[in-house]
Amino acid sequence: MKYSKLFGKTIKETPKDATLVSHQLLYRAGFIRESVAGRYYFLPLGLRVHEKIQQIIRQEMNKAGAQEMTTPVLHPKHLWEETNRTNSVGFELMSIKDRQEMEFVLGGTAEEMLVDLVRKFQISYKDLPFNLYQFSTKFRDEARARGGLLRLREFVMKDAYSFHTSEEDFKKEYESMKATYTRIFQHLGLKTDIVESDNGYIGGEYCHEFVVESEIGESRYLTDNEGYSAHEDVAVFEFENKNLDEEEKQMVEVDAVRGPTMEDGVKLHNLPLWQQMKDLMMVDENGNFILAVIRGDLEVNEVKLAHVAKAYRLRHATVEEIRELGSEPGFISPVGLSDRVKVVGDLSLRTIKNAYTGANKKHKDLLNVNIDKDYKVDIEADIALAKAGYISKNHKPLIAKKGIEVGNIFQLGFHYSSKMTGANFRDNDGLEKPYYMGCYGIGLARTLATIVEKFSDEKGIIWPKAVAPFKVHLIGLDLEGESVKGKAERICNLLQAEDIEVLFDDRIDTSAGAKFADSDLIGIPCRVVVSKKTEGDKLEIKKRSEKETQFISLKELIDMLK
RNA sequence: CGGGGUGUAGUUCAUCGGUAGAACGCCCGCUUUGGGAGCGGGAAGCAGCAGGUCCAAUUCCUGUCACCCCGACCA
Repeated sequence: MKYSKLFGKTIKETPKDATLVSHQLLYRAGFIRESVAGRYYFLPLGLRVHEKIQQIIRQEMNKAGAQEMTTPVLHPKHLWEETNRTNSVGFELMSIKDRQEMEFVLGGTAEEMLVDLVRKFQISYKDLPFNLYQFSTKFRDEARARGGLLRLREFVMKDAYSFHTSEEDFKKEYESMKATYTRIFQHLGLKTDIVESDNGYIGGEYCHEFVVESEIGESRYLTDNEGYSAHEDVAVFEFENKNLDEEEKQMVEVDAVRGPTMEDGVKLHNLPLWQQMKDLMMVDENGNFILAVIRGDLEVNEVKLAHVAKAYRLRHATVEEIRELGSEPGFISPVGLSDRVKVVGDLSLRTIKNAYTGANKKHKDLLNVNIDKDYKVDIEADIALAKAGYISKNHKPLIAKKGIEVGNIFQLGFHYSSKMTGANFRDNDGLEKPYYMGCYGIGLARTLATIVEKFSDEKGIIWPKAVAPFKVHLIGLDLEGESVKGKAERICNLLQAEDIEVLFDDRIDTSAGAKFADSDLIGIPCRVVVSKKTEGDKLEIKKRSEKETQFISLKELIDMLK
């Protein structure tokens, strides 16, 4: 490819709206342009990288036995109604009607479509398992697009869906996909942490994000560097027992003229924070009250809380609602609370005795409160928020990290197959049974941006070889003379004849400095210069990632690149 | 959806009540070619949009839209 004819030019200045390095460099180097927020053009250079990433994913998915196919972009809305997801998917669906008023949603993920496809066939246990995948543009009307390619409203995703006779069989595929993803990201030059994450309605241990550690990432997770990594939403930790050797004392109500905060309680009673009970009144989407109770030195993880309370969305109760329940903000307690409130107690409540808390009355507290004896919880579960420094199950301190989620693997179980009629296979006992499912996604544009976030310097991008738009950036200098020009063109042709992708900077009226600067910005791994200085069969080469240049022959160059 | 910010040439920014300017980029010419070359010439703008105030609005006011950042949200 001749650079003089390549569509998309480099620019010197950084667009003011681009705050992330990946956005700035991809824009300046001529890989992408914005259409509107969250929707981007991929220019020829950008598309080349995007396709390399796609091809690496495709090869590894195929090696793992998955089969590629495609799905219509417009999904019949009734399929989403069948699983009751029109309102429950996290991202906003976009919808459209055809001339006959048939309603469609623009695909944001494709579980329903794949189940609908598979149920068109008479599936037997002999057909299972299989894993179907596609590359397709996903539409998600995100509340807020962000950071160039980091969070888009329209992006190509590799999404795979596996179908199984049983959970055991699914687990094998899950492990296979985990290994496949690890290989994919390795090929792409990315080091990923495999992070346990939240899979909403299903729970269980089969849901992981592949996260590339980065300050600009949106995924917060904790790791102990000993094999345990988990998203903040689901991370568990060990808490020590506090005063379990104390005798349980008689509960008493005392005057407590204090402010509403935990610290006010600590000061007034001169007791440790951990001995206090923290009470958080929440309301679910149906108006049901849920009281979360936890040891005072810990915080409630609202994602865990929503799961155990089987709530879709929780909000904090208002002052008025709390008073209506016969309690008082700042003095809430599970002791003698209205039956209308479902009490969720954290496991940490078992690590303290003789706790203190409010008395559901203004300026009254209770001392020596003990679980089971003085109050009962409706649900006892882990609802604690893990933080850096807490101790992991491997007895190591947790470290908090941020990263970019480039892929994820999910257990779907029977969630879709049980909701959608006819989503069954015929088992060897003759009975129809729902299939057990998993799904596996990778966002290509986000992965591309992540690579740039990880591989760049002050001059520009430094593409890993596997995804570079071209293998060689051939720069011709002194091209007005026929001999140098001829040599450069010959080298270009010879490299291309060897199936080596070459970007040939053939511009005659551009200074050497400008060409070098463009080359550094675009980031092709190997730069080759042909000029008056490169006499005989020697070529001047320099790797983008290194400082030194060397003179070698064309044959040596080809050997090096192969 | 809440908070903050920005909209002026392709880009980065000036001008700030009197009707628009620079640099970079682009085009033409000449000179140049090893780290973003020089000189000369040129094209390029409904100042986001709509209202209002004013003799006069890019400038002040109101609304609206778009974009960016923080948060909420995020299979």
